[in-house]
Amino acid sequence: METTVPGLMLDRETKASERPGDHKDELRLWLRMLTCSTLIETEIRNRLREEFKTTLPRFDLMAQLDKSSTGMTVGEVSQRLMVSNGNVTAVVAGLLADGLVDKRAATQDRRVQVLTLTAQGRKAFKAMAERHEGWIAELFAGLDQPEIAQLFRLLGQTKTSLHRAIAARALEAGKSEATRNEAGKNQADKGEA
Amino acid sequence: METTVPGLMLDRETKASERPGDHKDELRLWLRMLTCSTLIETEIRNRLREEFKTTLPRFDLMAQLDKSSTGMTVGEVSQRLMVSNGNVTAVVAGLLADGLVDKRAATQDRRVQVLTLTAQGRKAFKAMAERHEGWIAELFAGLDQPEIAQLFRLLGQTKTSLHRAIAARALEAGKSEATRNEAGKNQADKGEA
DNA sequence: CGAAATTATTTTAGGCCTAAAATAATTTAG
DNA sequence: CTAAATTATTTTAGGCCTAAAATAATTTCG
Repeated sequence: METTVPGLMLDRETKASERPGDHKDELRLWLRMLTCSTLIETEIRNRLREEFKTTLPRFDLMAQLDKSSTGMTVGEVSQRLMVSNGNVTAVVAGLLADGLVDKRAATQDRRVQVLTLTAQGRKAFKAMAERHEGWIAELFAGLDQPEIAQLFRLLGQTKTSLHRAIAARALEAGKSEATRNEAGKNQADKGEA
Repeated sequence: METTVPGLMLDRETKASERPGDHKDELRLWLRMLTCSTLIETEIRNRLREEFKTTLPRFDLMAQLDKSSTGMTVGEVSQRLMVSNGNVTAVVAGLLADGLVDKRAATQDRRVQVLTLTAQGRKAFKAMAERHEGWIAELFAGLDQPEIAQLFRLLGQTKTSLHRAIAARALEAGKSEATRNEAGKNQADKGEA
């Protein structure tokens, strides 16, 4: 993509992001994004624990189920949450024990386990979701509406860039079909299309 | 903080981000940011494992030590990485076993453990860091320089907003000094000021 | 049909991570 | 000086998470 021509250094100085071996800007960008994500995630985790005695993985899982009236399979949930099937199995076990989720084999295909929120689960989630939405708004209160829109747009482009780079990597390096299938499994996202 | 006055609904409509109960934009923004972070983190994790047989927590810890010529204490590392002391202890144990890190009690204050990279650790980190920087650049290749700069700026504002909201929360709810000290411990960031 | 391949989930082994309690060393106050 | 408080780290108990192997059900195909 970048054809590095040493003789054109002065020209290249104008394109900061394409200096031969220097990608510090991207690295700083990534570290800053990671800092933001971590701060938000830690704060939400703390508040869920303090106010609702629950955890973020449980909340995220319930959020997925809440959006589906007909229930979701273990595999669908694991794709949406970008976690492994085994992890969904484990988190669901806790929610089952607490009576928040129901699990039953699908009638047509008994390999498939269909997960739904129980009435209790729906009620509990509704209360948490309301608070959660408020917390997020609070955390982003320092940004005005145009800034939020702009940030949303730029992160959209980032997402596109990431998917392309990750797909390219999966093709290159001559991965076997089996390996490629495995690697491609968890590429969905947490809540958006 | 927001005194919601039902009678002023029409007025409030002009400030899109402050509509009484609607903070969907912020929520969508957060979910998109989380998706980006997760995609990057998962990809970096996979590449570190495939190419260097190591993990992201180990890489992050070594990155901190590499930036310090005189070594860092367990507490300093845990603050920078935003993880608990106990976690640093555990990750360091693995690095010690592999001969990548050295740990010794400070001479003046024997409570303090000073961590440094060994020669082997520095060499191993150098090789990984070079690749890592390239991976990040690759992942952000779909953004041009102005977009990167703009995104960096907006995330800076986000960080400021987060710190303010988190600090406000810590004050409110009349936390005891002990609790506040605990909560305030891990508020640094991974690599930037 | 029935064996082989595929698909969905669970289990296993092991690393990461936290909060809280425990340990150990230093500092502070009386 | 010395007991109490503070500080730095480690340990403990338990949840999250993954990759890989195992299990179980379905589909494909000869």
